[in-house]
Amino acid sequence: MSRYTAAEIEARWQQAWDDAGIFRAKRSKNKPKYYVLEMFPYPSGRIHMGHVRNYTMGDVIARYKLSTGHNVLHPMGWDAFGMPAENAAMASGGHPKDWTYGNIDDMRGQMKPLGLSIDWSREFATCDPEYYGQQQALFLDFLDKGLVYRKNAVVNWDPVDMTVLANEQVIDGKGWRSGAEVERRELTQWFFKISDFSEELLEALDTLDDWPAKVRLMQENWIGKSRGLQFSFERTDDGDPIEVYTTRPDTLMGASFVGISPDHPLAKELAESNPEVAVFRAECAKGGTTEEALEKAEKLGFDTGIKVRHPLNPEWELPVWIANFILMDYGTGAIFACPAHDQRDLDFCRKYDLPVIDTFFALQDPQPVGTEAFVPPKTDKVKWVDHFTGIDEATGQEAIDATIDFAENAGWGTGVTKYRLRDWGLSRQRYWGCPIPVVHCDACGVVPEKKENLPVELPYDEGGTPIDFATPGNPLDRHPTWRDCTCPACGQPAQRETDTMDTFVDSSWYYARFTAPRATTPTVMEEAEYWMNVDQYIGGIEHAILHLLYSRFFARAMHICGHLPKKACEPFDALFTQGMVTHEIYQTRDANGRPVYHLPEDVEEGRLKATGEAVEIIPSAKMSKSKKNVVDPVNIIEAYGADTARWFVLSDSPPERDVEWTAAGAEAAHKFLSRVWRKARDLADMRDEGVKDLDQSLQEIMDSYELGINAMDDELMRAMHKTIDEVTKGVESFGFNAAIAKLYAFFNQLSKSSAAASVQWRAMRVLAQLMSPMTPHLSEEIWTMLGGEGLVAEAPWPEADAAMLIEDTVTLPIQINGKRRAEISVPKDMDKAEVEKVALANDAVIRSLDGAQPKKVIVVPGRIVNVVI
RNA sequence: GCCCGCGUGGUGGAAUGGUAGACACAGGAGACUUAAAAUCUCCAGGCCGAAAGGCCGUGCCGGUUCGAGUCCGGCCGCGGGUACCA
Repeated sequence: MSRYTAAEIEARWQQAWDDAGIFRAKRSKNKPKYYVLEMFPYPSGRIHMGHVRNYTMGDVIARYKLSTGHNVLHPMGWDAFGMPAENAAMASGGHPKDWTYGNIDDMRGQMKPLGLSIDWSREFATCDPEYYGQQQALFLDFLDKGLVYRKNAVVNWDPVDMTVLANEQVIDGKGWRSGAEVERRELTQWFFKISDFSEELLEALDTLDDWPAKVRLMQENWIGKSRGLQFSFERTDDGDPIEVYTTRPDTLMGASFVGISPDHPLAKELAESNPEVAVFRAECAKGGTTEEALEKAEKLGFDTGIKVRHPLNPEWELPVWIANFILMDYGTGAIFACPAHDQRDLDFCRKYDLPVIDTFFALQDPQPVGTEAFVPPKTDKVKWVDHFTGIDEATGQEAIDATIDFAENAGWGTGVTKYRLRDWGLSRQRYWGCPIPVVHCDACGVVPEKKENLPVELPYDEGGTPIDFATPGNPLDRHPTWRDCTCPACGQPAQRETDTMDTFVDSSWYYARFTAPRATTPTVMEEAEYWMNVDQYIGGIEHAILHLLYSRFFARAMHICGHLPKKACEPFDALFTQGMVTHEIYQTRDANGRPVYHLPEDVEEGRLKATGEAVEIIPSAKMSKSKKNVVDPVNIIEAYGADTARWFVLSDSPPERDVEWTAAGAEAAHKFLSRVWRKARDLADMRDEGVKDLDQSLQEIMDSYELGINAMDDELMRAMHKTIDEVTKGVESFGFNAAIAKLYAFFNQLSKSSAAASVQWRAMRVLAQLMSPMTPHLSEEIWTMLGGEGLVAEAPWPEADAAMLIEDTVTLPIQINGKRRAEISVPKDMDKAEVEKVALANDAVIRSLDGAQPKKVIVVPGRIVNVVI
């Protein structure tokens, strides 16, 4: 054989792994277990570079752990429910189920050639009734434990299509299909009581040492614990209280009005008798439900005419306004505003000509307020001008705490801890999701379905005629027979719940299901006990909050219901968040000015290949199907092989950082692998051509190597051990790109080395091993060519010999006043004083000193010398 | 708006507070070849200089330090999340 033929090599070794069954995970007492998991994919139809990157990283870890003696679990499945399947059915006919399973087959077919060390026997899709039936069982258990309940919540409502819209389906405040202005509307929905766990989820973040600090911080801010003051303003007309919650009680003396949410009970009550209030509330209900839309919306206010008294001064009356920026979900849905020390309040007061009190705390002296509020940093000491709390200087937090104490002592307020975290609404008015297993009965109310009736399966058709997905709304709502059932409690005719579950529910426990994927209960304790927790979880940073927080909640809830051991309450021991693969977005506009997106492969030099129309280029963003800025890895694999694709996605970018995909570079990766293959072949040929005693001396050299016999051999062996050390550290710390750079350097040295054939032979075999987590097929091939026994995948990972890592002399840079001016070479363990002497004898130093004495000489052993003049 | 990141040559990027630019891509020069491809060797941050060497340089402004890409403060730009995209 004279050429590196990836396709042939890869097919052969994948077959060999399959035959040996080495990736099939079984419980074992002899080896430590290691569970590595990558966030499972949504079956959109094609794998993309982000998948290749994600699964290759996980595979490197899995293969490395296998060769370091671990019992590895590395499963794969499909996050298969969700909107795109319904959209596809809506756009081009067909059925979400057929579309989804077809996509899964396609994507599995695209993934398998990557040679991932996955235990495919554990594969499942969340849309399998065997999976979502167990999810329904979990729901019933949660219901039993009081972890699920119903309440009203707002949704995006499209008044033309008469349907609920996802946030993604609201574009610039309008429905994506109808173009109608979206409204907010209340519906009764199911909620998980995640808020019961706010404190626990917050505190436990401190135990997640192997999670990125940024993710822990984001979750901490998301949970948003705050200690504030709750108290009432008394109405001047009827004496009724308006209860407010504030995290800034220290600004109470700057209050200029009391604001209530448009959804506050008082606002609703006023709307009943006052049409103007009703109109204002309707105005506030326009637009989508996202926090971003609410926060960025123009601030609107309405004066109710009601007045309230300031708690510290009955003579001081404040107006009560309805304001659209006050959320009913947080606190009491009512606040007081302090324009001097809050920019949003100030803007609002200026807009509606409300009174603005001069600043009354300050870093220097109080200032009259113009257009900018004075907001001192929380940690800065602030002078306290109004003395009602008895303190006159404090940091922000001290002032807040003092005010709370003051109010509690005076008896007009209570310190209250609140969390920003809201309960998790799981109801979705859609077909392609896990049905919520409850029944609505006129006599009995909401009744849970009996466990023996699970799964409550989605109907495939309507008694022989296909379900109509083209009509807006949830097809389950209008299904002629599925909805009708009997009440599990009384046996009378009743109706099924037609809402399905949020797809985040599906992905909140799949990691546990992988430990017993075919069980007839959600989990099997013995298996969960053995395999949990996930030792290394890998996925996109975009999941830093929702998916990971929901999973942490779900694991706790499953533990409470006896489905997971206590230790699994934090299910992911270590988390690595990879960056995204990004690409430019190519856009044109249709006749209505709406954006139309184009695939990179359809664009050439800024123009559409088909029509020559110029495209607008939008800067790189996360590859997403809806923006069509995706690159198909299948082309790369077909052209160069899986090892090239794997090597390439790992080599060019640090894993945690976003990487912009460019076509150039895959070629280079392939060239390198070809060079490695050729070198291995040349070494193998040497044996075949009978280079004297190669096999025998190889055996000797494999057992041990003694330094000092031959300088060339020493050099290569030292480099080899250094590379083993660096690559091992690189793999363990997700420094894949740096590890690959070291492998390049080592191979470059090997290919130029004139060391003995047997020494080169040894170096090459170790190189193949070190590369094997990244390029498993090529490594197997080389391993076998060079007489390795068995599979390299199962061969023990090479160990660096510490004695070979020690250098006798080191090169120290000499800085003069922090700028590098010279180098000296000194024995490694020379003491500081000696080093200083040598440094001061250096020509460049003598020249710079010009006879003077240095002010200071800093010697950092093994690092640097700095002479301060 | 708010929370969290990121910003280094023509490009991807390397660098426990200690020689900025490892390793690679693209580029240039050369070897081999009838030729091309492939392969191999060498060069390469910018400016000045024949060279030795010098000056500048990690988004911008300032600070801490003997020493800052790295730590701190303030900006600018880009990205992720923002609870119904997954």
